Amino acid sequence: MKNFTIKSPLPPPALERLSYLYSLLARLETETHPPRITSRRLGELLSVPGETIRKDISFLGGRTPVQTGQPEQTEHPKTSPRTAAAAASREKGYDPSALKNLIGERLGLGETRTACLVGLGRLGSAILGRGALPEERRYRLTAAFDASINRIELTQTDIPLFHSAEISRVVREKNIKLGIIAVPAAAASDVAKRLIAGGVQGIVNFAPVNIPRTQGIAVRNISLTGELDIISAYINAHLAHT
Amino acid sequence: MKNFTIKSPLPPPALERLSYLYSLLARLETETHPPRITSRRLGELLSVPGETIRKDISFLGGRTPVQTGQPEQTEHPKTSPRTAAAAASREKGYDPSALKNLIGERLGLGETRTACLVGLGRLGSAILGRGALPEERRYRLTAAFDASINRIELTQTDIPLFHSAEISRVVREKNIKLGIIAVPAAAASDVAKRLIAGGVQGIVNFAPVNIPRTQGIAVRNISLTGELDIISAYINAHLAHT
DNA sequence: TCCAATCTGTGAAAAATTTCACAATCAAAT
DNA sequence: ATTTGATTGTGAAATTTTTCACAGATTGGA
Repeated sequence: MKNFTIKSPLPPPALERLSYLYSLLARLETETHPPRITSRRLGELLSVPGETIRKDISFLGGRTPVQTGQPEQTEHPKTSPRTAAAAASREKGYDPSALKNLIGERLGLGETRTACLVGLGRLGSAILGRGALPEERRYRLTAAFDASINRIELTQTDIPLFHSAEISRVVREKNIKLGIIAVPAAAASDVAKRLIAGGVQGIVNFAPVNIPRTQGIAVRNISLTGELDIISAYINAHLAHT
Repeated sequence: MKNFTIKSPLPPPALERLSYLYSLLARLETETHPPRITSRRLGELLSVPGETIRKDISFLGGRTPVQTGQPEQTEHPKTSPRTAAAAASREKGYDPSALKNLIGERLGLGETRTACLVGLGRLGSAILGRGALPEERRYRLTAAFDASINRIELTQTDIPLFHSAEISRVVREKNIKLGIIAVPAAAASDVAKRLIAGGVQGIVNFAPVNIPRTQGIAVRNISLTGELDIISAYINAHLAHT
């Protein structure tokens, strides 16, 4: 008899909402405000109905690893027992810490990951200089790159800096799995190629060009103008969203 | 007999893809590369199948304003004539400029909009100092705010700067419709309230807190950590996405 | 001219996602 | 002890979104 965790495919929208929920809970955890929090309130904070939150949580498979060959449930198992996060105590709602841990475990957030940054312009510097919050420390920059030697020499930081020509080598050698692109539009595609050649598994791209996703590399394209466009379109359509 | 444009509700995912398509086309327009571009290639550039692109475009209602009381179509109008963007010439594929204009018109992108920026820290300064590209100029910053008088005095820019206490007043007086938040997490909610009080219709929030959308205000929440979380979750799930 | 290849536009089918609705559970008050 | 009011967890229904599949159109040869 094998021992496995239920792996429902976890719908992408649920995955994204749970990611947001994770950092929301991280914040809630510090504010000791309420001991527990209901699905409805979580939903309000995320602009989503409470039942969606509950459903998303249920995709996580609730109570930890499931054993096959366990004794069958009672006659009318219409409803399952509370999830670890909800049942940990005798109160209603979810315990922020427990829920955060459950999500972190299931979604593979949890341990600190290493990332690299490409581009030391204004935006790149802003990214480089952030990271006072504990939340931010879950992603540690272990290398940064720029195409300008000048800029590399002028930038003050503890993080090792390299020329962009070395992206692939350094990424491979340091086993970096995430890349952050903060270069001008014209350079972005080339940078992405180098990052992928080096073996990153995911890219966050802030350049105003779309990095298409290839070969199973996860990509998030973000641009201020793009976001403003979407908002303008929603306003124009008289729909409020996200 | 009235004269109106067909308004299908335009599904949110289509609206967002079309927004991206819009700026993609703006880029394509300058590169005179191919005279026309197929739905399939557009799809590749956006990591979406070609039929989705075509369907999205079809939501726009194709050929311009429709007159009621027009003579009925021929016997078998199974297929409609080409859209303006596709039919403008006798070739296949879409004309980037024509398609861009069609989308711009239907989505209300097109004219320049005014926006304001709150927060003159590293990220805020980066946003303030961008805007060399013509694309970026579609959104003009007409005011910026910070809670530190010191920083207001030190920041060099042509854009009028104000103290954060004045957000509501200035936004109202200048009739600013979009707000960009680049302040620390702790201040973000308060800033959002002021922006909304002043009458903005949409907010792009870069602080690592979720601004819930209220009263029909469109909101986009963006944070580096949040994006990295989503990517990590996708990697963890062995799914590549967006 | 006619054939082959390619591409758009779109109903209709399929798939994915959200919402509903309710049994089970719990806390608090009576 | 019971009742009342909230809340979770989740099948099932409803809705939304994507994909399919194909008619009609267009181009480029043979």
